[in-house]
Amino acid sequence: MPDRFYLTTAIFYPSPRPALHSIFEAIGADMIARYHRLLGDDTRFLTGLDEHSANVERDAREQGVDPHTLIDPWAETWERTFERYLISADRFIRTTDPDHADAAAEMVRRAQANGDVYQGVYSGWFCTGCNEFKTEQQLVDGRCPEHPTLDPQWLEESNYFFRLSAYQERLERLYAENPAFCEPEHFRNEVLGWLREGLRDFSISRAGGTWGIPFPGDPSHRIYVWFDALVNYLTGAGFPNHPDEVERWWPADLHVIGKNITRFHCLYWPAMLMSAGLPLPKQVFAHGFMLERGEKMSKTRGNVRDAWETADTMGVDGVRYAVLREVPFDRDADVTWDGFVRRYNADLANDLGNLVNRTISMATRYLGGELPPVTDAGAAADLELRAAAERSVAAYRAAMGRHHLDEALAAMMEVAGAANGYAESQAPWALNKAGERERVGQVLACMAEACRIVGHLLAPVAPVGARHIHEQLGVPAPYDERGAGGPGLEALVRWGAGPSSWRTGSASPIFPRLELEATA
RNA sequence: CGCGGGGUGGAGCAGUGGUAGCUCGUCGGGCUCAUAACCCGAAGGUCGGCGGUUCGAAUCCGUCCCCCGCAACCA
Repeated sequence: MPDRFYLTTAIFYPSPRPALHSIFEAIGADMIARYHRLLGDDTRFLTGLDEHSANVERDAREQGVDPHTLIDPWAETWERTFERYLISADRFIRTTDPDHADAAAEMVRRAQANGDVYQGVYSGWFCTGCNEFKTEQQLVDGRCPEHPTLDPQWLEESNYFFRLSAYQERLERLYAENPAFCEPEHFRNEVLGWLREGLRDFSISRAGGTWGIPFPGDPSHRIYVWFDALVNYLTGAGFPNHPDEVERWWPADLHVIGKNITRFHCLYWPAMLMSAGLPLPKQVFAHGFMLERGEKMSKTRGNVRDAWETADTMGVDGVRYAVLREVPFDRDADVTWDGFVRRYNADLANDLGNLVNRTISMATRYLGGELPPVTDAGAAADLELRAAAERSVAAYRAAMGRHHLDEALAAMMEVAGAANGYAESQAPWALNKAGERERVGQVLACMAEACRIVGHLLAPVAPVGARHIHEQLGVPAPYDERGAGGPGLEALVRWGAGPSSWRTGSASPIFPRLELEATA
């Protein structure tokens, strides 16, 4: 009975065209999803869009169109972008999907039934230009930055609140008993700080408007977008209309989110679930952001990188690898295009790609592509290579267990490094010249075996390149394009788990070296 | 104000008491199977400032400076 693993990304705020930093989270989550399929877990992966933002309603009104006319093409572009980036989601959810309205409404009803919803007054500065409330922080000199000629109005609006304060003790207990609910620790500390400051009830409805899910029991209100958005994780598990699916998939094993929304996922969300009488997800993992020269990437700063153009130059595998290797998944990192190119060339083209290429070239040239089985009776160097591979696999698995994707990839590259060193010390080209055919076979078999193992470790991050490695080695991987259906990682990466004899294909560069000018 | 994170060779990071390490980049050498790649070696840091504890501190304590983030658009 395989383990079940349900993971999600946060849902993304739609825009006409996704930037690279916007899909970073989806790439990371996809590596985790593919890793779990590789482990043999019965895996479900959910991602999608958060569409009920007030901005969507406002922009649509300004353009004189229906909100759907505005965002449907955006959603289409996002979904196609995710496909191009090989995001292997089982469902691309949109909060405008009909079944999601059922789920969100049901969650409100459950909170109401539990006595956690009351009518209160929400007050704040309201910009009549934007037609929305602004926080103190958003205002510049007390005025809306986008409408500096208008005086914001102090408005009070009656709406419904969720009694978050009632969950203070239960949330404290949650973190006392299960600190790993929110990882990594430095973001958990922030959450614990908010908890110490005391929880305030939060508004879960908005009056007026037609965009959003109708509030149960009061059709003049819509469910507030955050309450709506969080529920998508349940919708994706079949809640509330498919109890059998909920039984199978809920609670989620992992929510991958950005560090900016820990408050909602680590405090509001568990309280909402407690109120509804539903089990809590196993873990929320907050990742850091890609920074450009220490600054957040954003459209207003103009330092964003288009996801499609980036893939055009580096290839999808290359981009996926570069961002996940360059950014420690648990914290922020400065990234540059130069850094991505350097990383791609150094790791994928030079160390790993070239290793595969030289291995197969020699196998073809010296042995006609016929490799003998990997034996345990080899030289000490063979055993050392094997031990190095086993150490790396263990380090890779440990890092993946903590979602430290960058460390896992570093561990993977250790295998390639060890194999390159092995090639140097064993010098099969010299052995060949000396006519030691049998030893040439052993050495190349060991190198090919290292490549085969690296291919599996590479598969979650660079699935296409990994498949090419196995194809060229002549050992097609026993799982599908999404990484599912294999016998489990244990069996895949065991030294000597390859075929008893194999015939390599023809060598051609898998990750061609990039010869690029620094394009900013 | 407060809370959280961070300041280590050119760049990015590891390192929570005992001669400061890694990756990339740079320089020199080797090899020639390979995608001008791979392997080996070298240079390069008074670990943000100051004060303290200690036989000994990047690592503990105090203080100061700087950077980033922090609830109703924004990974």
